[in-house]
Amino acid sequence: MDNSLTEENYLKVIYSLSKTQPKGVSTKSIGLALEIKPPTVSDMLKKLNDKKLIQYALYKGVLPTLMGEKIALKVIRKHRLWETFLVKHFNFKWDEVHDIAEQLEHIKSPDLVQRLDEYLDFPEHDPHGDPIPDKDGNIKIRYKRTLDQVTKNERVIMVGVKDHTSKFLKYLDSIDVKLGSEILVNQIIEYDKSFLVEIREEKKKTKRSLSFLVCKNILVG
Amino acid sequence: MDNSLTEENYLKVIYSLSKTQPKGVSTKSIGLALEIKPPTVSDMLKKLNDKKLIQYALYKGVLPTLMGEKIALKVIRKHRLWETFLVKHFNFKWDEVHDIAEQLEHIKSPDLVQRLDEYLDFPEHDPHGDPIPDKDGNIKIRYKRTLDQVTKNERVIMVGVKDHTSKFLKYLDSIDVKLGSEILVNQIIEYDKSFLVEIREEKKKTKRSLSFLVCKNILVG
DNA sequence: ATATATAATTAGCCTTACCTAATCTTTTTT
DNA sequence: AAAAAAGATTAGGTAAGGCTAATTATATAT
Repeated sequence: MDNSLTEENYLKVIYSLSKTQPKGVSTKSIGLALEIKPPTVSDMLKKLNDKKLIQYALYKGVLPTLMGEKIALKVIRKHRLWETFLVKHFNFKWDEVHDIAEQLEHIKSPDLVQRLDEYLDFPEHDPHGDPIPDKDGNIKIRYKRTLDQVTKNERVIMVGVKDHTSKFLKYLDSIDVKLGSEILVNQIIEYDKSFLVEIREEKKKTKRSLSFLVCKNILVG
Repeated sequence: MDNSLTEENYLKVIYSLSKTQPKGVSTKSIGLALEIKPPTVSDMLKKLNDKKLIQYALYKGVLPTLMGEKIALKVIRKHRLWETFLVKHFNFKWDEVHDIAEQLEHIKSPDLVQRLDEYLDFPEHDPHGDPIPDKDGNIKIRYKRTLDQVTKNERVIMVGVKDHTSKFLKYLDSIDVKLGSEILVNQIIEYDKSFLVEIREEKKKTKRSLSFLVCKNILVG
C-alpha cells in the first residue's frame, strides 16, 4: 500500500523532470538527479511501472501516471511545508533547510501534515518562492520570467529562484536580493549579457551588476 | 559513522530493557519489543558488538557500552522532544504522538534538535512525564513510586505513566487523571487491592475506584 | 544428576536497493 | 546508409535486514 522512501524519491524526481522533459523523462537524468547508476534506475522503473505509478515502455522515457503524480505532489507538499516551518519558526535560513526537509518529507502521518499546514496558516509558497500543493495535490504553477528575460527600464519583483543550492542562495543574501525585492533593470551589457540593476528594499536602494547566469536563476513577476 | 535507523531502534530498546534487566538483556525480550524474530536479533547483536555499541558474549545477555548508551539517549531525547512539540504546539493528545515521534526521532540534524529544544524552552519532561535527556545525554532518573505503593490517607501528585499505550492513556483521560493531578488515597480494598481515591483538580474533586493494574501503571511523586 | 524445556545461535534463503560489465537500441554523425 | 556514439537494459553480484528450520547452550524440574 504505502510507498518506500526510495520509491517516493524516484516519483518526486520523475515528476519534477517531467516538467522540462514533457515527452518522457530519461533514465540518465533520473540517475543524475538521484546520484544512482542507470541500471539501478531501470530496475526501479520496472517496479514503478508494475505498480502503475509511471508509464513506461522499454527504451522510451517515462512519465508519471495520475496516481504517481499524486504521490509525488504529496511528498513535495510535505517538503515545502516543512521548509516553511523551519524558516518561520525555527529561524533557519533559506539555504539551510533543504537537507532537513528532505528527511522530514517522508514522515508518514496525514494528520501531522494537516496540522503543520494549519500551524503555518496555509502558506501558498515556501521560503524559495515555490508553490505548495494543497492537500488534494492541486498546485498553482504560474510560468514566470527569469530576470534575464526582462527588458531595460522594467521594474519587477523577485518571486523565486531556479537554482536552490546553498551557494546560490547565500550569494543572493550577500547582495541583499530576497523574495519581494524590487529590481529595476537599468542597463543590459551586450558583451556578456550581464545586467546593471537597482535593488530596492524599503528605503534602501543599491546598484548591482548581475551576471547572465545569476539572472537566469532569478524568477521575477 | 552514522547509525542506521534499525541500529538506532535496537540500541534504544536495549538501553530501555537494561533498566529492568541490569545483568543483561535477553535476545528474546529485544525481539519481542521490536517485533523481530530471535535469529535476526542475534545477527544484529553481533553487528552492534563489532561496532562496540554493546557488550556481548554468545548465549549471554547484552548491555549497552557507554557509546551505545549515548546513541540511545540521543534518540530518546529526540523522541521526547518531538512528543512535547506535537502536544504543545500542534495540539495532539498524549495518546496520539508516539507513532509520529517514532519516525521523527530518526531525523538527523543536530542543529534541528538544538532549535527544537530552544523552541520548547528546554523542557525537562515529555507529555507522559518521562525525563528528557539533555544534549550531553544526561538524564535525571528519579525512581518514583507507583500509586499501588502509596498508603492510606496519603496525598500524592501524578507525575507519569508506566504503560504508554493509547488504550491506557485514553482511559486516564476518561477519568480525568492527568500529569499534576492530586490524588488522595481514601481506602485500599484488601480483596482485590483496588484503590478508592479522590482526584483533585482546581476546585473539582472526584471520587474514583482504581484497579490494582491501573495503580501499578501510575507514577506518583 | 539427568532429562526436559527454554533460549540462543547457526545455516540457508528472501527482498530491497544498490553496483559493474556486457549487450542491445536508438540517435547522431559522416 | 553505414558507422560511431550515446543511452538503456540485462545478467550477475553485494550488503542490510528480515525469515524458517535445525542445532547447540543454558536453565529448570524431576
